[in-house]
Amino acid sequence: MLDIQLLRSDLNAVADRLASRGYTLDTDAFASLEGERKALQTRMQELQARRNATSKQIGEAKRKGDDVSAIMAEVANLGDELKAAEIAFETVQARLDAWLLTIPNLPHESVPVGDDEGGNVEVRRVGVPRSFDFEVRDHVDVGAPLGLDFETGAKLSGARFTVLRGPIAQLHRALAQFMLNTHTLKHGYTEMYTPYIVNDSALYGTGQLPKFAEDMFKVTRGGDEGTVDQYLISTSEITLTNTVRESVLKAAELPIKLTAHSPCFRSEAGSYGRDTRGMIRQHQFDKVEMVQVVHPDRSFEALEDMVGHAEAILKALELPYRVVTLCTGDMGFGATKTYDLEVWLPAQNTYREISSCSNMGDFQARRMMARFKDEDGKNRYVHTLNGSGLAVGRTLVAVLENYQNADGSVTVPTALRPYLGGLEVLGA
RNA sequence: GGAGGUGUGGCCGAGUGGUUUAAGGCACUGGUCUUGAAAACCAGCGACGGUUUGCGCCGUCCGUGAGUUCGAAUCUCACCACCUCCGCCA
Repeated sequence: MLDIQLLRSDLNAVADRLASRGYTLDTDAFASLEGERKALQTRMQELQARRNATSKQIGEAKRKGDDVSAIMAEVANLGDELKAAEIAFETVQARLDAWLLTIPNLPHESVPVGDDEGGNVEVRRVGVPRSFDFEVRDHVDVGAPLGLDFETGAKLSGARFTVLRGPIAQLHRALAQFMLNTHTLKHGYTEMYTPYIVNDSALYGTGQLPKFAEDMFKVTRGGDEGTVDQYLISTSEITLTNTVRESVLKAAELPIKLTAHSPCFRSEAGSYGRDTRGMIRQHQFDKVEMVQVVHPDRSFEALEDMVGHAEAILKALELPYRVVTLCTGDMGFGATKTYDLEVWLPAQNTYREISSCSNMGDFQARRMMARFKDEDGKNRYVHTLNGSGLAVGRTLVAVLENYQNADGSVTVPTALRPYLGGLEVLGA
């Protein structure tokens, strides 16, 4: 959520910055809504002040035993008038709030301007794609004999669900454990275990709602519908970030660095034709997530750190990748700046997203009322960051494709062997 | 699932319709005193919004939301969370 003060004081500048990410701010609508709000709020508060003063008079008069019928008559209509004024104000305020929740964040000045992914800027490449002396197979063909089972997944749950069996399930689990261990032991994150079902208020906090409901899975209780809407998490960013919702942290508590391994559920509405083969795009996938809650002066440093933490996993697994700065037009809703990590997939002969690290600035903090007490004792919004470290399913895909052998076996990356009892090769 | 109970500022806690403008205490901050510290004493000390160049002024907030009333922390209803006991359960 943007600071409404910024819209009031500098509407055109905000509109220009939003235009760079392809969002058209309706400045006329804001000006008229805001004008209404101001008038209605002033009127409501005046009536409230009158009611308070009059009620006080009545109380005093009654205590003295005076006749209060004159005053009572004077305020006979005040109640109705006030009620009407309150409703009018609340209606406009609700419209203003609802509208504010749909406005994306302002891009940071260091973000390249562009319309779509074509405008993204490569920052660096790390590792050299391996050359194969046999015909490269994709992860579906490599994985099938090792226990990658799409048919059973489809039988159980439909398209975009997958069953992992035996060695490939173990490899998947080893990847997640390796990631968690790295982030907790080497990068200073606190390991968390959090709910997979959340109330809608958490989703407003991190920005999935109100705009992206169609990407979520909504759940209902058996028997009766709950009073609040609940959803399966699409990322543990939601739960990790919302741990600081509605709190005032001490400056000394910052930065807070959290990590969790969780399943993620995405409906993938609107992407029916894309990545239908394999486990690149699933309704359910595992991810190890990193979240940082930091002092506002240090969030861009923290973003660089976090990208390094995600890169450390790819480096340790010796997977070739590149780092890309997303341009204004390709960034997510709440981000001020985003780096994507793209891993080399030899069968696709291209780099594919495996991590996305974003500095959300105070965008989520303002929605969540997540603050800290600064050096002067004032409450200020924290900044929040999140990044995948990494998407486990896609990492599995990358390992299968990059480590495949001519005989159909897959070499286990050295870093993972301790998690698999020293196993060096899958299959063979 | 059944029965009972509880929700008040950072914390404890008083408050059952009207000077509550939320008592009192703890914690915290500043000051006096002291060689220094502690103690004691004095003072300050919530959040959010509106308005104002500023001092300030106004409004809202006692788990959440509705309602009754000229007036609600206090009365009514619903919901949420927590606690105790019973049942069930991985």
